[in-house]
Amino acid sequence: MRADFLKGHLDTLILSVLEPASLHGYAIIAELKSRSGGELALAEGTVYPALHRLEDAGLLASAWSNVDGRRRRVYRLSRRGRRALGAGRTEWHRFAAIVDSVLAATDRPVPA
Amino acid sequence: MRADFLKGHLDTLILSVLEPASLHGYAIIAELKSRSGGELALAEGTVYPALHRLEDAGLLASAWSNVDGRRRRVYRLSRRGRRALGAGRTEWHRFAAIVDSVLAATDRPVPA
DNA sequence: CTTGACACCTAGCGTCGCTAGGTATAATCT
DNA sequence: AGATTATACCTAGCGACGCTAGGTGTCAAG
Repeated sequence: MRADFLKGHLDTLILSVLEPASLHGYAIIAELKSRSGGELALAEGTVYPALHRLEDAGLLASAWSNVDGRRRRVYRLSRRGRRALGAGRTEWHRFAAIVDSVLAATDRPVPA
Repeated sequence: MRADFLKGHLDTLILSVLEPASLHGYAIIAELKSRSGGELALAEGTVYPALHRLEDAGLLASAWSNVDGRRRRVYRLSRRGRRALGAGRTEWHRFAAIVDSVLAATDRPVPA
C-alpha cells in the first residue's frame, strides 16, 4: 500500500481501536493489523509519534504501567478524543464518497 | 475537507477524469468539481504541478492548443497512464476496505 | 549466549497538497 | 475608457506527517 494513502487518516484509525478498550502502543499496532486482516502493518516509527501528537492535542491520555518488568504506556480516549473519533468517521465517509463518485463516473454517456 | 486526505489519491482522480476524453488543466479542475457534486474544489497550485508530475512520469502526454487567443495545454492518457488508472482504482478500493474494516470493528464482542 | 519477541523512543528525510504570488487574454460591467 | 471578472497557465516555498533507520532495555526460548 502506498505510504501517503494514510496521510490524515491515521489519527482516526488509532482513535477507533481505542474506542472499546484502552491499549498500549505495541498492542495498538497489533490491533490495527488484526482489524484489517493483516493488511495494515504499521511501523513503530509511524504509530508512536502519532500517539504523542494525539496526546498533545488532548484526544488521548496515557498512563505508565508495568507488566513482568516491561513498562507500557497505556492510552485511553479522552472525551474530546471520542468526539474527534465521531467527526473523523463522518469525514472519512464523506471523503470516500467523493473519491468513489469521481472514480466511478467513467461510464458517463459519451456524445455519439 | 482535510487537505492531507488527498495525499496519494490525487493522481488517480486526475487520471480518471481523463479517461473518457482529453482535457486541459482548467477543465480538469472543473470536471473534478462537477463529478464530485461540487465537493472537490481544487486550487490550481494543486492540480498544475500534479499534471507536470504525471507527464514526467509518462502517464500523461500534453499538447498545446489555441482557442480564441487563449492557449491551452491539453492532456491525454498515455497507455501507461491507462494502466496506472486501473491499478489506482484497485488500490483505492483496497485501501478504502481496510479503513472501513478498522473503523467499523467497534462492535466486536467484549469479554464479559 | 544468541536470537527473537516485547516495548518504548526520536532525528531527519521525502513527498506533495497548498498558499500566495505572478503573467496574459477576452468578455463584461460601470 | 477603465475596472472587474472569467479563462488559462505557471512556480517558489511552506507545512504536515508517515516512514526509515537507528537507538535503549527486558524477558523467554533455543
